[in-house]
Amino acid sequence: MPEGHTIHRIARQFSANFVGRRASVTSPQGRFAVGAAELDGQQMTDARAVGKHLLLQFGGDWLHVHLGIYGAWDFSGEIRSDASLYLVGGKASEHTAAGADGENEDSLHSIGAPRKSRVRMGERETGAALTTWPPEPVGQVRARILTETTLADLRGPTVCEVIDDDGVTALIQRLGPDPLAPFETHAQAQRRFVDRLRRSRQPVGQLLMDQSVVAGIGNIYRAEMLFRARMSPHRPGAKVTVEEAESLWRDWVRLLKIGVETGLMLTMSGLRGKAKQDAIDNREDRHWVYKREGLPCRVCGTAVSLETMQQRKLYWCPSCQQ
DNA sequence: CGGTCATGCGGAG
DNA sequence: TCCGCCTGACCGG
Repeated sequence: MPEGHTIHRIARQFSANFVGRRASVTSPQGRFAVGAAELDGQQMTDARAVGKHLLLQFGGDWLHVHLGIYGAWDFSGEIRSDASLYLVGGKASEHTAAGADGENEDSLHSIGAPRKSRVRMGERETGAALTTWPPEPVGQVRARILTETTLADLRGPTVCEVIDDDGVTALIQRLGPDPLAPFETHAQAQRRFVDRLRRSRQPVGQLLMDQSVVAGIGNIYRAEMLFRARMSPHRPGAKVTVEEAESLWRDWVRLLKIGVETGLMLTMSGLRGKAKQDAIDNREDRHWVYKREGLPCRVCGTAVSLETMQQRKLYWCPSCQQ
């Protein structure tokens, strides 16, 4: 159940451990047998994330994967997965050191030499010692990508298909800006988001979840961003000022960066000491409003509201967010 | 151990 | 507007 930060982490895993290598591609489960055969034996030439979409290039073919609500990748073998892999920009944010061992606690702390390891990404990242190589598929493995030393198993995706360059172009075209996708300048991306948001009369809570407005935000980041902005999810996009919209964009850039670097959706930045550690250790201490319905708002004490918007749960503080 | 629910989408109708 | 996906965390008995 990943939001955009997870897909960027997965893309970085592929970049570090699969790109430039010839791969065997199969579908142990069988449902992707035809597509797998098209890719089998080719070299992986690129790996990138756009919003919640993963794109793995094999020459002129692209493997397009969307994890949906419970898809996940299992990585195993000689996987390099140290914190530096996830640095956005070159300089670690203040959150990296403290948060880097959150969900991927047993995955490889081997900063330096690669070692046998197993990393789960998507739901969470865990590790376990390997005994045989390659390991038997566990459960329904839709796609298996195997190099001489590394393995990635895909399970439960919503989308797993082979597309061509035109398909990639079409996909990118229907998606809103992603701060970490290099298809436009930062200024262009921000302008695209601001214009699209303010041109709509739909509620901003709905617009932030709309992947054609901004790619990568999901239900948790949506709720948390609106609280951080003290903005009601029901405010029409057209009633959001330019300054407010730009501020929302900048906040998303910041949260996404923290998410990629730490693997955690740390939305209460600025915490120190015990509160900060609690946010890293326990999900229930991690958010302002998400999954806190009925509990007192951390700022004003008003009970956090829960309602349904577009079939998704929306959490917000009716007092703080206007 | 069974039931519920979830960080989400595509497609049927 | 609802269903499928068919995993895995969590919770109550």
